[in-house]
Amino acid sequence: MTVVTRGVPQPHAMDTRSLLERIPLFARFDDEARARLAARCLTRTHGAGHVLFTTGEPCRGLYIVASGRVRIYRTSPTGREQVLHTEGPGRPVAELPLFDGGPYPASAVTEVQSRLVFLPRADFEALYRENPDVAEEVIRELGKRLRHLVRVAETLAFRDVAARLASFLSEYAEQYGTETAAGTEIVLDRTREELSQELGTARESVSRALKQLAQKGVIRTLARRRILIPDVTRLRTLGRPGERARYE
Amino acid sequence: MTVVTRGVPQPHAMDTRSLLERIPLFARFDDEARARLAARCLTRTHGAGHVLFTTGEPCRGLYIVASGRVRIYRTSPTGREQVLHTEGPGRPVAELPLFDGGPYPASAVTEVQSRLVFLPRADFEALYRENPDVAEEVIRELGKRLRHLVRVAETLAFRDVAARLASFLSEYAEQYGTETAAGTEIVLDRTREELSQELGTARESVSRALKQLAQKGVIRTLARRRILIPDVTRLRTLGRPGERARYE
DNA sequence: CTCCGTTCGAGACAACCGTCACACCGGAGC
DNA sequence: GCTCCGGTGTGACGGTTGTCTCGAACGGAG
Repeated sequence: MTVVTRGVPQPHAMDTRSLLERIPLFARFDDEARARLAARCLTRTHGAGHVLFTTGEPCRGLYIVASGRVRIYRTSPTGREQVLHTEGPGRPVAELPLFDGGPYPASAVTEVQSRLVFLPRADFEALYRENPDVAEEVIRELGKRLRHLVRVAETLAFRDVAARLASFLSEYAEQYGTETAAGTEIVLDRTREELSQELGTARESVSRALKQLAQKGVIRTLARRRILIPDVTRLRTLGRPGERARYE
Repeated sequence: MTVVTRGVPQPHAMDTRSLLERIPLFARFDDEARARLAARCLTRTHGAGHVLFTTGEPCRGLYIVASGRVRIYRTSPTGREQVLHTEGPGRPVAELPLFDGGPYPASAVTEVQSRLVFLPRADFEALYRENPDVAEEVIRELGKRLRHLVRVAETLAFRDVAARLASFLSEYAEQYGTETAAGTEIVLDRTREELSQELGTARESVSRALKQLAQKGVIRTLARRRILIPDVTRLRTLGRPGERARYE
């Protein structure tokens, strides 16, 4: 989790413009508006582990993930992390504090080498005032976040580690899995440590939970990070709220 | 938690109008707009324990708490509840699903006898389209929710019950406490059961945590629901993220 | 005042999980 | 081949907490 590459400005504004087209937040704009917007943006590439901002900092502006992945999380003084959500290409990060003027409610870090479009706060405010449609898009984004966080809270409150893992894996399989004759196969691009932060638990507990799911036959580890899920529906059932996946 | 009074329509539209004035969501409207709005609203009074909506239901409209208190929560199949937030007079409930068209992400119930203003979905949409200021106010509300939920998630992930309780009590004391010579005194209007749902734990654990805080001397129970906090700052410290309030 | 449902405290128990410690594996680099 | 070293599995241990059970205390209704 160390900084591999320092952020360096990139001159290619053209890329930014075509990128903005594919972002829901700015999809309704015409070409001219997007061109003006693109001129305001700064594109930077950061290596894995670059901290964009931390909890409590005043908000500097809006980030949009062009490529790579950004993890938004909270840290406890003892060093444990709880991942709130991760955002991939085309997704905005930290749009909330832009509106209410408050500090960042969480921290953000690049999980892999990532290209990020940065829009300074002042420019975003101007954009937002002269273009009311943005508001609706922002509400939609905030809504998604809210729904997601409701589920995170419920997960932490009700479900044991195995159930959380089952839930995570089944969602992952539905989104990124590839169908084979024997079932759905997924390639986990996370270490146990990263998984544990996402699930709000410890590294070792993830190992144990994986083992238990394997003993039950709902998953099978093919290689170091390749997992076969014979029946995704069955796995999803184990992850249902309130279910205890362990010990039958 | 049983229904005491069925909801009955109330004819007094005058009340509604003056109520709307004090709601941030509609504060920017002029009197005429508010009058039109008030005409669309339905005011109902429900007894304690009346379920307004449950998780997954399609959204019917916006609720605003006129008096009383509404609890928003998720339920596990085993019957446990996790309170996400509670809303009092002047606060809107369930504005989120109005925008993205999705179902209610949680359930809501009146904690005490409450008067609720209900604005049907179609009317709210019309209002929202012709009045962009509403959007900004909604974003502000969603922002508050989001920040709150981030803290709920962190709390559940990192802190033990005693720390969560300490955090809750110190916040409660700062908001509703009355200063005395011996410290801050609070009157808890919740049962242990309700507290446990708010803190994401069991009734018995709340009792244990209260006892431990009392043994440490940071709180002192005066009567059934009256608690004296000699030093609120010290209590707050115990509730800080990552702190383990138990066993020093 | 008595009755009775609600609320509360307390003890016992097992499950779950975080932590520590240690061994192992596999790839990168020499 | 070799050594590192990050990632991983496993066992042990203790603390926290959910659950069960019981009895006591409270408070409103009659």
